[in-house]
Amino acid sequence: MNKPQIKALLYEQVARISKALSSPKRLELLELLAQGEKTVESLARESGDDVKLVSAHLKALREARLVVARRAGRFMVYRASGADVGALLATLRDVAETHLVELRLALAQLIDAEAQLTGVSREQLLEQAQRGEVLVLDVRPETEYRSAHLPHARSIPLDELEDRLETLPADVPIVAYCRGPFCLMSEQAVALLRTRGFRAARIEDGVNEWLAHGLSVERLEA
Amino acid sequence: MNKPQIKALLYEQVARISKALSSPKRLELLELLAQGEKTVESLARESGDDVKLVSAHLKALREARLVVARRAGRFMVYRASGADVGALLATLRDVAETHLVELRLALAQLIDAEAQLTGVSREQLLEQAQRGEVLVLDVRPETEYRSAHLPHARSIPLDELEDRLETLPADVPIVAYCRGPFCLMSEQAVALLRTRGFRAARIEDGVNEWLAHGLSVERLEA
DNA sequence: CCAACATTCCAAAACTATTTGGAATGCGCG
DNA sequence: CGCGCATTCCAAATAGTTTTGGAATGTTGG
Repeated sequence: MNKPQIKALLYEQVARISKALSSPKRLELLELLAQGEKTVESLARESGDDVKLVSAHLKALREARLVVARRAGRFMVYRASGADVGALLATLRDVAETHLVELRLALAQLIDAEAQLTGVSREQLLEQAQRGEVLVLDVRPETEYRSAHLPHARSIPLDELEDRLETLPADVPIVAYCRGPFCLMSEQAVALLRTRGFRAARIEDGVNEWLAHGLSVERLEA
Repeated sequence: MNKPQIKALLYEQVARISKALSSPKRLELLELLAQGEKTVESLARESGDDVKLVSAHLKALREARLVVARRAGRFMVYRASGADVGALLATLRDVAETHLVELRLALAQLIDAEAQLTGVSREQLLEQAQRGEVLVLDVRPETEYRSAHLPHARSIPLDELEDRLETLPADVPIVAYCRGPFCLMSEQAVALLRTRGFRAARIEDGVNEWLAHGLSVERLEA
């Protein structure tokens, strides 16, 4: 057994993972899957890509063991193969944000700094939510909420928000979140809430960022 | 500004990082750089690759901002662009080890389970080292030790170990470490120490694994 | 069993990455 | 200055990835 061969072997296995993560499309798909399980068709719809293409990318993710698939009737249901996958995604994004100016600039342009909740740590937010001093609002589709959500969060999917405004308290500040820093649903939710006179802000975190920082989340399903 | 374009832009930036990590050679180089700064020539020597090839890979890493270079006379000195890079590497390897059976098998074949220290947590090891109940031994080249090492660790590079055996205590168990789980220097050190009658075991951790788990390390240089 | 459907397989075209050889650059020392 | 050295640039050969169209597979419900 000579050394160069061994080394190449080990690093090749690790590279299987990073290769799988090296395409923007696969990162997007994996981020969706990190929110909960999905069918190929729903992933295609949400990512805006052709089903065949999505299927090909899912195959690559499957071969790297980052996702697993199961059959449910005529559908294939995919999910991330563990919580560590979401955490890896979050770590990767953090490194990208730290070192790539381009990414920071693009994000800054995109996200209204005004809408961003500032000066409150995750732990502080958790306490305030527990005491009812803020309302933590999950604006993702309800299935994703059921799969996992921040502690004390209430679910109102973005497309139902307008119809359900009267169920929100006028006197408690609202903190909206969605899938993570690149997801703009919470941004839109805050915009809507503010025009209707609510005090609202968004946080960048989603469930996976929360988990990556060692905090726990709530689940409604096994 | 329409959404599909924006998304592609953001994920493309993140993919720049994972693309840079998607080649076994670059992973190896980055792991070496995560131990401390190195010249192109020393990286080529340690990785066993051609200088031109190493230079090309370093360019890719530089473009992803994972490493930075500075000129020192006729040499270019490269280093990882932050501690988060080493932590990302450790996270990536953890995910690979968790999900890829091939990697676990290759590692198990390679590493004598006997030599592995078991049942002791990082924190316990730290306490025992502080009280002098074990000797933590860093067998990497001395420059890497000076750049960063585990708390209370003593430096004896692998190729000097045989000559310096008499400086080691016969009655205190020795725990050797090197660059991380894929580095076999500590394995060889343990083999040598055991044939000479010392009680010795290795740990998989290196400096970056230590940091990735939120523990601190010691440094001798700015 | 057949029709409808979700998904995957296969092959071709377009594109991108890796490796190598040879030439060029940039620095320091005599 | 100019020689030697470390490194990078350039270009060509090779190998791999992404995307698309069309055909095949497997499953449910009639």
